[in-house]
Amino acid sequence: MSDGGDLVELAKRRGFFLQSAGAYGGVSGFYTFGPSGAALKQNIEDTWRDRFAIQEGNMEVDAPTVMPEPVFEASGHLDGFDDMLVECPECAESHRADHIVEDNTDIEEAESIPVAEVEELIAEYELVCPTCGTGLAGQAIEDFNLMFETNIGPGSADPGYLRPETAQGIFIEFPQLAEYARNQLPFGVTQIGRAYRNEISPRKSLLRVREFTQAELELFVDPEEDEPDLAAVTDVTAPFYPAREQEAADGQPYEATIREVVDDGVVGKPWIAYYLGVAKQWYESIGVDMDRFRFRQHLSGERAHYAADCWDAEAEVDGDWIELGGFAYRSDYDLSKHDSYSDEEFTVFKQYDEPVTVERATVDPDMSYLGPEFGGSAGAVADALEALAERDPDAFDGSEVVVEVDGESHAVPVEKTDFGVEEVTESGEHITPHVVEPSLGIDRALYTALDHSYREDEVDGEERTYLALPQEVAPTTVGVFPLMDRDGMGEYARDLVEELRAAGLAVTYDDSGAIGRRYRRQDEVGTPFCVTVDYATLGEARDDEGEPAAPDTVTVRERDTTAQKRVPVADLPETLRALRDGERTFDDL
RNA sequence: GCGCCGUUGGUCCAGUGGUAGGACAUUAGCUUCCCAAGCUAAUAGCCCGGGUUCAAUUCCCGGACGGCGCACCA
Repeated sequence: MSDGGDLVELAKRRGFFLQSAGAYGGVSGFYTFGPSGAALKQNIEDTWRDRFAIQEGNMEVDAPTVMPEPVFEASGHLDGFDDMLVECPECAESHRADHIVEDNTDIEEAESIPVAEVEELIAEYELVCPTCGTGLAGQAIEDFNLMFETNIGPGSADPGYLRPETAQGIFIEFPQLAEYARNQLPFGVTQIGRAYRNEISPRKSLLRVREFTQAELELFVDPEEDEPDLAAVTDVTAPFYPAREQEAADGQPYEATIREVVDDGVVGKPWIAYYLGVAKQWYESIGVDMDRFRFRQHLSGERAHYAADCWDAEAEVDGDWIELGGFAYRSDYDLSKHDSYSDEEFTVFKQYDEPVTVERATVDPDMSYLGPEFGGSAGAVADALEALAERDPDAFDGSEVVVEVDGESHAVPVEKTDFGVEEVTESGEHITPHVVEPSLGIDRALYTALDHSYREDEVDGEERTYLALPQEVAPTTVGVFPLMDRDGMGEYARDLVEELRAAGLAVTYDDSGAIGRRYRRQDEVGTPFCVTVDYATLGEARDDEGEPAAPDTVTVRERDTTAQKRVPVADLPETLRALRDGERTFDDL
């Protein structure tokens, strides 16, 4: 509800976030969370942890932010995160060189072609600038990788990268994590942590930055057997914007329940639907306005090739729809990649209900024959025989079997292969789990919650700005004020602060200026409740002359309505705790 | 990375070739006491580098940072 500028101004003035290193001119794309922002962020992370890790029975890990190069060779970030930019000598526009090649030749996947060759291709095909038509031959291609590079240890022999996403830290430890899960699927692993992308052009304050916090869940499932229990979210409604609606001329997002989108196949993967339901509830709980929220399905062109289905959570901020998080069914892509690139196996052993007995063809080639016969190729021939036996046992029916090694055919007498068929009992098989990945940006969620909480109203003819943050995530839960710091009210209030803090509440004390001013200060940082110690509090406490003392009371004021109620001091810690945790409402007092 | 515009106390702005003023905020005192009241005082600023000039916050060039547009966003 803010116009962006107002929110950024409030955020800086009230300590939510500010650009880092301002004393040194500032640096683009890096922000420091001030006291209010750090508390808010922590609270948001805590609710995410509770919902996505604790309540789901998932495990949380905390991996390094720096990883060695091979990790990103396997993950594809080293190539895939690489942009080849070529600048037009005439109009100075930068373009993706690989895209220009793909668009104008039959070549596909130009991204994986070395830069020098792409430069040659541009010259060879006489490719031109898409903007102004000037020839690009001879222009140097700038290789720009979005990952921050560093060196591990002295020298440059061991390059490392700041992780561009937290997920790889989970994937690469899969073998051990599976062990922790007793090799039982499904199991989920979460991580909240920083990730880094050396963006070409950071924009829009917190929404596009170079260092940010992600909260990710990698759920490992057996694609053939595991299904989510949708019961908990089946009636959750959310706005859905499927690909077919986006592509239709008059397509619109529409409201539906999780059950509906699963039943009619709009969300193809039940696991994805389940976490869309969970996420919707979570976003709502941290203050995202559901009237400016939707789940948008990726169009086929924008989906990664391995993703069977992918949805984004989006929110409308300053008139633009921004991505808050992605929900991707990544199949076995990540684990298979690490399985083949690393020395370890990224599989789990799945036991059959009943052991099965199968006939398996085996060979045990006579190397004393293969060696002299095939020389250096002997080993490869033996491997080829083994592969062939598995693939096509019938090939061993004759007296000779032919295998190809490096394009050359080699004939081997079957009698030298010790070909045989034996019965083997198998109790299970190694399977590569599929990955369901809800991946959320904490900073964007925080910014959106702030933006959607921003309110302006009038109280007694005076303008007021406040943040209607949910009490569960507000940086401070309670402001405690003496009506004035005099006649013992200040001491009473300060004692009360200690008591409330001991009860686990986030409390701030303020005795500066008029009472109304203090209320407004707390309004601006979204403090949901303010407690004021007044003369009545003391008067009741001091009731003497033999009269039984009435219980001390204070006023509790609600942020959004500015309404006040008197509450006995003795009940105050428990009352405020119940209000914060949503067990009671202010109206119930 | 390109183009346009911008950068003055904590915040929002005004202004000037001779180093600056307001509002709000903050602090102290007086006063008031349940919704940004009043009075007095205090704290606090010209993004950085180079150039022109006797003198630059002001003009010029470059840079950093910000906003918008383009490109980019695995």
